[in-house]
Amino acid sequence: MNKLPINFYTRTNVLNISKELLGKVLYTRFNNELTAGIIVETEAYNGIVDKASHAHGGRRTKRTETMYQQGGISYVYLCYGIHHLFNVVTNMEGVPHAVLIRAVEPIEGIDIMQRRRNKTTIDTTLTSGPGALSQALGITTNMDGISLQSSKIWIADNSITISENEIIASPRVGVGYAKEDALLPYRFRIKENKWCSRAK
DNA sequence: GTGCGGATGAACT
DNA sequence: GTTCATCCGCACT
Repeated sequence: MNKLPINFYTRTNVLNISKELLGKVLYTRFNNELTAGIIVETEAYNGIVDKASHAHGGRRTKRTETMYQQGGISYVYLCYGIHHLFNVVTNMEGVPHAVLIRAVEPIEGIDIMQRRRNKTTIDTTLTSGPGALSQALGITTNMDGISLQSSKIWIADNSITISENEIIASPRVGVGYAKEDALLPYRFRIKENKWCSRAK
């Protein structure tokens, strides 16, 4: 299953990595339960110059410390006290870049996702939205900082290619506090994919 | 110790 | 389209 190598993540352009993650497959395996989904929506967080990033201005706290590590690990944090948001850390150690995974299309272990989400039907609310997909894949803050080369959580290239003209770039969601940086087109999604979270 | 605000989702109408 | 639950992390005292 072609795990993406560490040097996919340690590159310096977080926007390129965000776009290339579209069409890749995010796997988790906890308690021997395998779940997976095709990544259909991402957002880039461009380090210390990005007002929307937790690491803006080089801020280091216990929470953001994960983002300063070398690329290729997960950064999971709690939002609104309820939602676990899953990010991929990129770039070299000391540069706090990250890609937020906002939505996936379920392909493996759908019954497990339904159980975790308490849903009896299969619809786009199963995994569309960063909080929802984390719950469906069983990701919590316990997984913060673990390697994407591990056997718990990883991203694979299943030879799904998304061409440049199938990618829509738009402003990020829920970052109005970031002033002018809120308008940056750092959100990427696959055109006409129903599993993307809704635009606001 | 305390107060405030948030990279949201779901249940409404 | 609109409202609202919900609680941790950060900044400051």
